[in-house]
Amino acid sequence: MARPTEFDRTKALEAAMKLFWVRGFIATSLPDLLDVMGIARSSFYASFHTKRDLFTECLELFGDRTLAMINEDAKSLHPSALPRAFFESTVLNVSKRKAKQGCMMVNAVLELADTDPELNQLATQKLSSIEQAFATAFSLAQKNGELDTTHSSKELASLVMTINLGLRVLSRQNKSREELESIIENSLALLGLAA
Amino acid sequence: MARPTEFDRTKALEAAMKLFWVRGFIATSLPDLLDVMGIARSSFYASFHTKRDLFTECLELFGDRTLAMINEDAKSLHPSALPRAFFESTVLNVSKRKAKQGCMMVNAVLELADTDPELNQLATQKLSSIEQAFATAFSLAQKNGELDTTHSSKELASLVMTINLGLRVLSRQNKSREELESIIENSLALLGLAA
DNA sequence: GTATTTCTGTACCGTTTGGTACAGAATACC
DNA sequence: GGTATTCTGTACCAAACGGTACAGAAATAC
Repeated sequence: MARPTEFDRTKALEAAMKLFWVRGFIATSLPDLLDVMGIARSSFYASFHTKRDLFTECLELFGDRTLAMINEDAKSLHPSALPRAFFESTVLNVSKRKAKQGCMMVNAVLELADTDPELNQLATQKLSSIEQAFATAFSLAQKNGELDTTHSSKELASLVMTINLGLRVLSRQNKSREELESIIENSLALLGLAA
Repeated sequence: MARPTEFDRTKALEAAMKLFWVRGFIATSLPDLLDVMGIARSSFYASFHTKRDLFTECLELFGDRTLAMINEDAKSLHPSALPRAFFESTVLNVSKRKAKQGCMMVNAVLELADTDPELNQLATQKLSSIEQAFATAFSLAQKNGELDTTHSSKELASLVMTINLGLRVLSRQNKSREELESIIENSLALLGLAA
């Protein structure tokens, strides 16, 4: 045992995630990261290895956290209410600044599709797990006769995910809350998932 | 008069657009551009000024071309068939490599939301003009009683655009043609725009 | 053929990039 | 208190970045 680490690794990771989230992988420089993380260069490499490794860790954190949110909602809400709850807590009920950040996974998919297939795949996989969570909930509700079976649970989930992706792009343009809300309402109505 | 320019400006611009399209703004370096454009550094700056200016020009070219495609389709197709035609020619009936590129405007919106508000706005504006083209077509059809009026033409257009944005994100993940096709079919059916 | 003009190729610029080396500070063990 | 260990801060690295300067090549005008 010797000199203990002075910074809080979790806090530093969180700060890095926020910056990557808003600015993307390439556009975020190491000095930028060190600044928001509040640590020195050598501490950075000792704890997080490389910029890319850190990004991976941030992406996983973001994905896991998003999935956890849905799973938490699923405990108390009816499956058919899950999409609306998700849209509300990720798109509607957030500050304008935060809304503009969009979804880190979606941002990563687009940014890294051509330059880093591995990170692209990681983001894709995390998004899939979210879609899967919706599908599972829908499937359960359909078995219980609580949800219309016109569309299969998989189809329904993939439509919800498509809308979600679209909304995340709209968020990164300066679309107003009203416009997003209208799209959400209309989409859910069409999908038979309105309140 | 003196020595004439050796390269074809339009061809060079096109080549640059293709590279920006697939790789994004920041990740595309000047040497990369010079390489695909087939011109030297000084010729580049003489003709295109800066990397950012070139990107602007490419973005406008891409947007105008996309809009022209819709307007062309609008001449021969029923308004309600426009979205399907658009999805087919941009997402479905293209090579796998091209599909993975997504839409340059969508890519630009996401990549530059935080780092370059001006370019973000340009891409946003180009996307809006496309949405507007859909809205105009829908509005006309509704006036002629050829299209259901449950949703206003604006609402319909914004839903189509949301689906489009979602599809473009899905394209940049390695989603299969079948999966995209299924989403398109289901979406159009829900919107009352099926064939 | 000569002068003039405009293009092209390359060397060069300062800055920034991600990553490393290493000296020195701080703590735990004994 | 001495020693071992692990942290932090900074100087440094080569490479790549976007952009500029300038010499020389090429074509027209006369």
